[in-house]
Amino acid sequence: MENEILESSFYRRSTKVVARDLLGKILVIRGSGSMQRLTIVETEAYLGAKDPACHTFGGRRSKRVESMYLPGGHAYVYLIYGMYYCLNVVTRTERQGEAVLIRALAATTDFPKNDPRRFAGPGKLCRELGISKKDDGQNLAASKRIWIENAPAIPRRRIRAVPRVGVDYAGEAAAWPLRFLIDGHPAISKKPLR
DNA sequence: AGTGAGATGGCCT
DNA sequence: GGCCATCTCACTA
Repeated sequence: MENEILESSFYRRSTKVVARDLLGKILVIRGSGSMQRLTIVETEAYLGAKDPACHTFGGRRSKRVESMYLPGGHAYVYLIYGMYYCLNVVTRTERQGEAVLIRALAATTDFPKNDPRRFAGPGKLCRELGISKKDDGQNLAASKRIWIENAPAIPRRRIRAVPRVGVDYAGEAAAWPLRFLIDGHPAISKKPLR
């Protein structure tokens, strides 16, 4: 249950379900002499070949997206805007090229001193945790540096599904409700409308 | 509170 | 050459 590392089978399910189920789970990352444990509070699903907002839309394959074609449970880390990294978790099988973007985290030890917005945003959280290209392609079910642990499921009524951020170029897919967040959580990256 | 621009570099066309 | 699954700071009001 608690402290149990999520295994590959968790990730090899429907991408939407994985994106929702990752809420409340614990991302663990080990640096040199330190270990951080953070609750996932916001995610986005990217649905592969049929999703115009996805890097693998239309079955595209390139050096950058190659790790999206690893089996579910691997990390996909890419550089955006020349200065930020984004962390994704690959889902389903090596055939689909689907993944879940980790958009926001919350420190588990919630000192009042801690800034709840420190990990609010996909680029920010990678910067704070030192996640970079070196983590691209890592197996989260086997890595000694980065993995995700189980935690009690967040009740459905506390979860909101809204359109994804920054994908206006994707036509009608820009409106698909594939961004999942714990409603009202202070660490959410940017307030959804309404 | 809300808007706009600049930073900065790998990668795709 | 131009585009980003972003963030921060400056500016308006």
